[in-house]
Amino acid sequence: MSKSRGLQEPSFLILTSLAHEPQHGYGIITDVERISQGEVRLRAGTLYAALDRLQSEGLIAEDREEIVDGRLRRYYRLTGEGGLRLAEEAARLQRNARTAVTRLRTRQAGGIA
Amino acid sequence: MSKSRGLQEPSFLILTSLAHEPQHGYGIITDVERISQGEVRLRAGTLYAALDRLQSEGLIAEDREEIVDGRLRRYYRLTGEGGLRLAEEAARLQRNARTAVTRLRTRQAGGIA
DNA sequence: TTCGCATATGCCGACCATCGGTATATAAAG
DNA sequence: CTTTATATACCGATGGTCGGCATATGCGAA
Repeated sequence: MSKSRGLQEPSFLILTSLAHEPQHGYGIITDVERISQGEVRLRAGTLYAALDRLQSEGLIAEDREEIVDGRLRRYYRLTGEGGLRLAEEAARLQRNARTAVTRLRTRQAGGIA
Repeated sequence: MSKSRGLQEPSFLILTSLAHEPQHGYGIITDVERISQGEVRLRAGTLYAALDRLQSEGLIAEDREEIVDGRLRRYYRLTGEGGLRLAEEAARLQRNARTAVTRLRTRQAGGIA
């Protein structure tokens, strides 16, 4: 287990991608690009390093392996701990976003606006 | 000007802290701790480095300086560009959080959690 | 038939924001 | 007299991400 500090956006989106159902590495890359509306394109280096790290932290686990067209597909799934963690992080993001929006609305001019 | 990559949580909260009205460095530290409900304690190194960076990116600007009890207070304010950027980031966080929550709700068992 | 693209996993060096500690200084509290 | 709070600032270490590369298969285009 680990000490759980804040998740970066790529890691958050990887967990999100696994929240509905298990996926394999390359599937996560395309899924993350889709759910972020093309804004986040995971690099292979980022993905597989993150997968190893998240697994060693107990947030995800290997689900199964398949071979399709001679290519290996290694599926990962969210663990119970990973689900809790993702829910916590989502709540944090929502709170941060809400605070920012509220403060932007009640803005007071500083010096020169 | 800048290249606008994703903002980390500390930087996001610094901008949020300045969104309502100008603040000085130490005030930002206490404010961020408050709005994050004690979860994020900015280190001095993080804060002043971030302040320099955000200023060089045009997201914040020096507002004024005051001397209180023989101690300097340097106030910063959010620029117009900084406000736009913060609003964009807040929208992204909200979207990411919503996606995660939705997926967690429609969860399909992978193997054993 | 060879080139490029999509699929698929994985390694490795570089970058840089954050972390953690330290330095400096004043004033109030213990 | 030392700790805590206020206040700014530098610096080395950490670590997640970036960007590129390697490897391999199958498919469609030039």
